[in-house]
Amino acid sequence: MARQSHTRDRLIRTAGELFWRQGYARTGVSEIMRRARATSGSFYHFFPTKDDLLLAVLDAVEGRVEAEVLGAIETSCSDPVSRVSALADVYRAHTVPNAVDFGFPLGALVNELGVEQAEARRRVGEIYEGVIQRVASWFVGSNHRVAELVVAALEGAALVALASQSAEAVDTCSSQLSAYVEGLEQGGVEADEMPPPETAGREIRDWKAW
Amino acid sequence: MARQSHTRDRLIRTAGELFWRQGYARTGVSEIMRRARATSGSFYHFFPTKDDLLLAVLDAVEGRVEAEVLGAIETSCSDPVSRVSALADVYRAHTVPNAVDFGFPLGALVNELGVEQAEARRRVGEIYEGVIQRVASWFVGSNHRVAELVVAALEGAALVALASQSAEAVDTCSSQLSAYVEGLEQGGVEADEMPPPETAGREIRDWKAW
DNA sequence: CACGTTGTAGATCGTTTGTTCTATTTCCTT
DNA sequence: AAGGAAATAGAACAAACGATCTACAACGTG
Repeated sequence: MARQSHTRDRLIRTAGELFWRQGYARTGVSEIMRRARATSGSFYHFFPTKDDLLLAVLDAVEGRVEAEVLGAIETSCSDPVSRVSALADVYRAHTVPNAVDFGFPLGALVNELGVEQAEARRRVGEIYEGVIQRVASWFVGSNHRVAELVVAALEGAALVALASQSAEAVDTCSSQLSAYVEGLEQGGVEADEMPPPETAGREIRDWKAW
Repeated sequence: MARQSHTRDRLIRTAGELFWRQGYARTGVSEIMRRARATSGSFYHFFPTKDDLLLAVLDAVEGRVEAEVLGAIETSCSDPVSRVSALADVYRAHTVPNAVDFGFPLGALVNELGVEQAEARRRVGEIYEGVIQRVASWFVGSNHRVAELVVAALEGAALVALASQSAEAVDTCSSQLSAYVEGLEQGGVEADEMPPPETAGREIRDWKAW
């Protein structure tokens, strides 16, 4: 039986919080070690590189989001409208001071990852897809497209809120998304399955690679 | 009369592209100088620090977005629905390979800025507000709240698209936002001015500062 | 108790970072 | 043509970066 310590978990938790607060690149390994009260010996015993720690963090985030966030919403609310509202509350909670937990928004992390961290970017995409699928299951017919709008709007609203130093954008999107969902649930007409323009659906490759 | 060179503009343009492609932190000053064919002597002649270059980039972005993006949309389209669709096309254009221009999305840049770059974050907030105001002017009654939803959804969709390596999220949001706007323009009911929960409107301070 | 695995400590490494410095060139003004 | 400010070149810097290394402590198992 392998001996186990809490250091690995501490490193993941600490790194996650720091990555979410100040980004991946600007979070140094030394800062992670100092805050987690670990030394480089421990760090590189558990994680070959900093990138591998990021992958471990994303794994933890996926489980946390699925279980603690979405699961909690589904048990406390039953109708789609209030669930969307509750999801928005989670995003808002991450725009107020001293929000220590991490998990949302995910998108902010994606943009600073380069081609070397393609694996991490792919993992974030998987988490996104899982969240969207789960949100879609709240709606009639498991409407995937509406779920995409909800998640995208909240992710974007969180960024706007961060930039403008006010949670107003999250609130605005929350109420409008709720209204939109309510309309659809009551048999409203949804947007046509519009055939998107020429570039749509094309694979994005060599992005950020010169 | 001051002597003028193109180096400063080259540095701003090059830095902007790199910041948008790979983020602020992971873009080194040396890379900017090399790509812009400038030396550190020129660089620090024009910009005291890297952060000052970022501010200059944001100024350029603001002008570019206002004039070349929003202006072009307004001259080529007249009705709100197709303008929203055109704005979505701009976002999609930034999710396909070899997108050399910069300007959108803005939000990705915000998250990796720390307390030291509070000025830059504030500038991004101003740009956001300008864009939202401009988009709002497309709608009946200059509906600011709908504009916030549109911009937030597209910003978020761009991030989802980047993570999932597919522009599908942008397309989905584009069609649904168009439908939403169309419904409102034709006298549809909008979401109530919902009084947001306890945390709403609170100032976000000391964000990311321990 | 002794062995072997697992985890921890901390000095150290080579790069890269953003920045500074001095010297030199370029170009406008007088 | 002379003077002077503006711009450029490039070596050099301290600090921080991610990562490596050796030594040692802690534990489960025989």
